[in-house]
Amino acid sequence: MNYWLMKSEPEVFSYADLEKAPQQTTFWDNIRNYQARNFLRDEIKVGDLVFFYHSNAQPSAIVGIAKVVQQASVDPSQFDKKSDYYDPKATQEKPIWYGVHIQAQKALQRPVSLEEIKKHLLLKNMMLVQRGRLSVSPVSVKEWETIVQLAGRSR
DNA sequence: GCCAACGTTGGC
DNA sequence: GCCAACGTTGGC
Repeated sequence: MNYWLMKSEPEVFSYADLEKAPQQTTFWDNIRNYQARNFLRDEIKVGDLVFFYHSNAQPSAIVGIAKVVQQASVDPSQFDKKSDYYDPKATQEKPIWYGVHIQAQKALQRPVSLEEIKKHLLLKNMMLVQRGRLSVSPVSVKEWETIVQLAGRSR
C-alpha cells in the first residue's frame, strides 16, 4: 500500500465536491503530464491512500484524505475533439492518458498549508515542494504520518 | 538530438 | 495578474 498526493484547484473540483459526489467517488482524470500519468497508470493501486491538496487556493493546503477504489482506466476525454483535454496523438488502440477512481475518506481536522509543509523539517523535502508543478506525487510513510499528526493538532 | 520558443502550472 | 520554473514542441 502506498501513499500519494493529488492536486486540484478548489474552484474546479474541491474536496467538498468529492464528498458530495455519488458514492463520494470520482474519476481522477484530465492529467496531461507524463510523469503523473506513469504514477496513475503503473503505480497507484486500489487501497492506496491519497492526500487531497488544494492548489491555487487561499491558502494552498492539504485538506483531506481519499482512497483509490479503482486502478487506472483510459481517460476518454483524450478522444473527445470538443474537450479541452483532447489529444490528437491518442488512439483507441494506443491511448496515452489514464485516470483512477478515488473516494473521499475524511477531511483533515484542519488543513495543513504549503507554508507549514515548507517550514517543517520532515516535510520540506516532499516532492510536492521540490517538484512544484507535478499534479500527482508519492508521499513517504514518514511524511504521511507527520501530516496526519499535524492535522490533529491545533497550530 | 539539440535547443529556442512556447505553453502551463501554481505560488505569491 | 505576474512571472518563475519547467515540460513540450518543432525546426534544423
